[in-house]
Amino acid sequence: MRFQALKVGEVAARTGLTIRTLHHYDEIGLLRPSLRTESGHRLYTADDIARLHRVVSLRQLGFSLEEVRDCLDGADFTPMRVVRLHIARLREQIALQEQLCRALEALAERFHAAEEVSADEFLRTIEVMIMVENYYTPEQLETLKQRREQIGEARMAQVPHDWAQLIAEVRAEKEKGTPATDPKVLALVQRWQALINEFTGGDPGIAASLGRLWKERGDQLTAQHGQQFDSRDLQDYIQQAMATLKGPG
Amino acid sequence: MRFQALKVGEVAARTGLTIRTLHHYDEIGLLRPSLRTESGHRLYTADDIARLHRVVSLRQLGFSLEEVRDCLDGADFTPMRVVRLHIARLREQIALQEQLCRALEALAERFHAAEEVSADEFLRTIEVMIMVENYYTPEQLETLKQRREQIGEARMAQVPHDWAQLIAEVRAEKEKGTPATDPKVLALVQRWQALINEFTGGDPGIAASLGRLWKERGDQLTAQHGQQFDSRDLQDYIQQAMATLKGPG
DNA sequence: ATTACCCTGACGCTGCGTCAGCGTCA
DNA sequence: TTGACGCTGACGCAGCGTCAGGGTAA
Repeated sequence: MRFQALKVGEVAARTGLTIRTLHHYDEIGLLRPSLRTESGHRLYTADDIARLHRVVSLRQLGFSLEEVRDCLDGADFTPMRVVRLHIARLREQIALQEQLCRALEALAERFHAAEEVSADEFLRTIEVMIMVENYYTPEQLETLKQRREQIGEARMAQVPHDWAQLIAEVRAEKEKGTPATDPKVLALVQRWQALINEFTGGDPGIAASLGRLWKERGDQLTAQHGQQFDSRDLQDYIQQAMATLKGPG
Repeated sequence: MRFQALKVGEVAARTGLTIRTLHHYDEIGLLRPSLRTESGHRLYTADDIARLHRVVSLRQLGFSLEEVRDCLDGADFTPMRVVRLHIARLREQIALQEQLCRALEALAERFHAAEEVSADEFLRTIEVMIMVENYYTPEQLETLKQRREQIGEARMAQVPHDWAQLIAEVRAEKEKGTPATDPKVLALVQRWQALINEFTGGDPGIAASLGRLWKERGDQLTAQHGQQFDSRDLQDYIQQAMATLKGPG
């Protein structure tokens, strides 16, 4: 230390914290300046500054103010250990942010090339963003990973069923005589397109071949799902709805 | 997009956001899923996910939820631009965090070598921590820098005055007959030590030579500040207080 | 006397967390 | 029928921001 006690405004100016924040830390007993002038002005000594350093570090490690207070009151969390923890955390953060950077650059590339970006790409990128701001522990990360994998498998198992369900619903609307331009039908058709996209990974080329496949082998598909319908009529119905979506929408 | 609409729990599981958060974004009109099932369950389409992506990005850029909504409703802030801004911000963040990392490593070194760490070092490190979490714009950074420089200069100009003030106060206490062990005196002496530290940069060697200097030339110093006192008596008084601080404290 | 700080309440706000009570879907 | 999931209120809470009203220091 090389220095005299600082007043609250000086601490604020030199740290970037606000005066209100320092007052708050005093109020809740997290950082009480060890000196006061006779008139009651707070004076922060070098020791107070050192404590403040640990406070700010621990906050960035994700602790609540109450937890920070407990940490500093207990014998654990020596200044040294706090610094080491903070360094470790920063390294992880940096690695995550670099990963996020790469993901975003890939996105920017695809925007630039005017390609479509799949919702799954967006979802994965969002996930990294949220990881950046939440800081998960390694165990939490493991849990998240497992959950994702389970979701993936469950989704795959459910796909044929979704198709059957969707076809049935569209067929029902058509037979009720609902016009293809009705919002209900449009919503169904959006799900239709989404299912196709899920299969094709958003690649229009794959989607096109899939379309031909469907035309040629529509009845086979129908039979597979235990449904019976005139594939040509239903197809017209759906394409009419799709045109409505693309047109005036 | 490659995919069918997701329910709120699925979006939550795949992004790391909570269901409550998605509900909240819906409530305030920030992200309303464009579909619902008949029974009212939210269905997030690929477009909704793309919007969510922008929402999360803009939040990390420091916007409030209300500001994010305005951004997305206005024609500015295209998906592309949001991604670019986010990338730029991440680069700055990473650079800052690397800087902070180096500062913390320097601190860890000094702890390891059992050296003393000056309050100014702590202050500078805290400042970077706060910069990391607040994200200042370049202009704000410039303002901060200027403010710091002004503080430095102002402080230097004020030092002689502080000495005079402090000496006067100690002398007053001594003449009032206040014992050297009184808290008031101890506080004054802490300020005394702090002032010495500020001059010596916390180096005990320099402090020692300064101490000898003070003994030999106490009267000169006194004359300079227009004060008159018995330097030997006052010195004894102060050293008694310092002993009290180090001893039973 | 002015100006720039400092103090102590006290209320307000954002961004959700956390029940509670109740439908729903496989 | 029984979980697992979804819905809508409604209240709660952390961490300050932001006055208001008044002392203080150079």
